Amino acid sequence: MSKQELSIETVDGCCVPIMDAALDSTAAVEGATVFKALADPVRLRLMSIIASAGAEICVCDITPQFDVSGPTISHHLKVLREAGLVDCERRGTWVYYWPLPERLTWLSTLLSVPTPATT
Amino acid sequence: MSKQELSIETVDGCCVPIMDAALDSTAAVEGATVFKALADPVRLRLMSIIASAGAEICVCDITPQFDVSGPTISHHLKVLREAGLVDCERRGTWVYYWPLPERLTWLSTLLSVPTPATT
DNA sequence: GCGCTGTCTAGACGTTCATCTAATCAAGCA
DNA sequence: TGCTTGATTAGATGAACGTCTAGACAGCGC
Repeated sequence: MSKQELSIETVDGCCVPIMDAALDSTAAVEGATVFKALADPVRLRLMSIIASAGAEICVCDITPQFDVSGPTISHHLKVLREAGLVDCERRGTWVYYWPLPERLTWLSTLLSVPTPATT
Repeated sequence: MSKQELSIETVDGCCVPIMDAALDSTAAVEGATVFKALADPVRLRLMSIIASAGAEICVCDITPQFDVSGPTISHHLKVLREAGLVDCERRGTWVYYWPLPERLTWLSTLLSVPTPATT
C-alpha cells in the first residue's frame, strides 16, 4: 500500500523557493500536481486531520467528520496518497493513515519567502 | 486594480500549521481556494516568474515564455490576482505585476512541519 | 482623428473533476 | 460456510476548468 506516484526525488530540482528562481516547465507540472491534491476543501481538511492526529488515524474515525459518502472520502484519500502526502496500511478490519511530512516540508520550502527585505 | 477577493484577514484563523491543529470547514474552503490558484502548471510557473523577478514585471515579458495564447495568460493572472497572490498596475501601455509575499508566507506557515522529531 | 500595439473580456468547446450508487474485496466471528 | 462490517473500485453524471477565437478597451505616436 505504499504506491507513491510522485517521489520527492523526482522533484528535488524545484526545492528552491519560487522567490529565488523561476521553475522550469517540468518542475511546474510536478509541483502543480501536489498543489492540486490540496486544492479541494475536503482533501485539505483530510490532510489537516491526518497531519494533526499526532499518530496514524483510522479511516473509520475520519469519515464521520465529513458530509460526503465513504467512497468519496476513499477517493480523496487516494489522491492524497498518489501525491505522496500520506500513506496507509490495512491492519485487520481497519485501514490506518499517517502523514508524510517530507512532502509538506518540500511545499513549505517552495513557498517560503527567504528574505522579507521590503525593498 | 487591487481587487483581492480573499484577504489574509479572513483566513487568519487557519494560520496554524495543519500538523498542529485540524482546519475547520470554513478555513478549508478558503485555503483550498489559494491552493487551487497554484494547482495549474501555467499558474505555478507564472507565480514563480513573478515572485523571482525581484521587482515588478511586465506582462509583455511574461507571455513569450509560455506556449499558450495571451488571453489564456491574462485569465491565469486574474486567478492569481483573485487569490491574493499577486497584484498589478497599468502604467501607460503596459501592465506590471508583482508578488504579494504575505500570501506565500501564510501558505508556507500552514504547511510547515513544526517539530521534525521523527518519533 | 486614425492606426498600431498591448492587454483584457466574452463566449464557446472539449476535458477534467467531485460526487453519487452499486458492486467488489478483505477480515472477523458464529 | 455464511453473515456482518469496513473500505475500495467501477461506472455514470453534472459542474468546474483550461484553452481558444473574436471583439473591446487603453494608451501612444503620426
